[in-house]
Amino acid sequence: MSRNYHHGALAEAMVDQALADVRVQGAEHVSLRSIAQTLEVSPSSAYNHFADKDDLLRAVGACGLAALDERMARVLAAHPADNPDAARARFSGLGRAYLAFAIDETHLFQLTFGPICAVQEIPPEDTGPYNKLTTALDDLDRWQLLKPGIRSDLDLMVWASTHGMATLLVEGAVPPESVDAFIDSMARLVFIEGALSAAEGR
Amino acid sequence: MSRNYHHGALAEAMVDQALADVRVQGAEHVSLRSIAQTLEVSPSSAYNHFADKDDLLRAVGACGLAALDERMARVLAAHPADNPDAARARFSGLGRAYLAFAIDETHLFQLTFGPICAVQEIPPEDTGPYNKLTTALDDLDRWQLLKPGIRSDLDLMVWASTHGMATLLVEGAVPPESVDAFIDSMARLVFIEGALSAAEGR
DNA sequence: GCTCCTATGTTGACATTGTTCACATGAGAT
DNA sequence: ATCTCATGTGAACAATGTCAACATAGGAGC
Repeated sequence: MSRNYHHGALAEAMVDQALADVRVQGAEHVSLRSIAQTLEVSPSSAYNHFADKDDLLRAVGACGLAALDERMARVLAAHPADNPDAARARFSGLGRAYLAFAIDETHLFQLTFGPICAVQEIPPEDTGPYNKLTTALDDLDRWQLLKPGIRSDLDLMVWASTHGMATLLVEGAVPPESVDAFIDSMARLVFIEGALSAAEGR
Repeated sequence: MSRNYHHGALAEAMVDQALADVRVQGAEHVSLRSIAQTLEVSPSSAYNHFADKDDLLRAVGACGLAALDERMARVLAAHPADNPDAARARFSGLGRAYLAFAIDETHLFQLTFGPICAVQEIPPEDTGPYNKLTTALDDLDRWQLLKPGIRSDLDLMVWASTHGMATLLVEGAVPPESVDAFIDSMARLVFIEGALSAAEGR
């Protein structure tokens, strides 16, 4: 009652608060009512902006995807792909960024790629994480750093690997220390012999 | 009241019913009360056998893991690893079994590897899916079918890949048709050149 | 500047859920 | 036959998602 939200900012405020709550408790334990209470707003006001609790959570999941994409974009920006070393650094850096996101933002990661936020199939004109991976692989291919004959469907393979490793990290099935082993193993699989640097990534 | 469960079978009955419910509605939408109601039992009776709703769900998740393991065991039993072709078939077959489980039992897969059932780190004497993968890789190595130098940490890599692909399938991020592309890509990465068979697996 | 409409927030209510506590009861050991 | 403990019951509580009827503020149109 102190502040009233008759200025259209409630939707954003709820997403922000939900995002904060998801970060600390995980999506399973956030409650519409407590969000409303924190914002000093009636529980039912949410239904003017979101069809559903899940609808709100989907908005939070979209924030998660955006955060991941931003991390990956930063990696690309840091390494202009104008030489082989940078191309390798891009590739490994993208992987590390993905895994770091999973480790740092476990709950957000789980929501973003969980059952609530159905990830739609990647559209051709996508500019998100998947597209960034594809361009990194194209760069590697252009510099002839990939083992011969493996380029086709490599996007799917690398995406699945990295996403799977992230999931295993998040579930605690694998300790964070094994990230290096994973990245090394990946490098051994895809890079031509002799092109392995001692410390992949950064 | 018709049948009373004073014979100790309630725990199993609840797990069975919960398993059935998870299969159709997904773990997020199963309710202790409705399970009790189906079994014609009081809601609170569950607490004589399970600490918690999550405790019951963890039992269901264990069933899921067992079902997955059984599928993989069937693959190993079907291909005695006494020749190179069989060793390759084992490897690809295990991958296909994992992915088939994810596709057939989406909800159970999500529960088994979801936040509720924290997957503990793999113990050294494990005999489950991870161990089966390791032995399949050892077989490939013994027959010298792997590209040189990639064996170390390959378990982690292959596990992550397959698990990640399964997750992508379950989330709908990738259509079931791409399983073949995934398996082929995997084969291109790990098998020595010339050892690729036209139809990996079966 | 007045009026009306629509977007937005409130009140109160309902059904459902997980969980607990005090109590009943039945089967097996003594 | 009695005692005891494991197991199931009944009633209750707090919390949650959701909805329908209602209030109101602030801008659009005159």
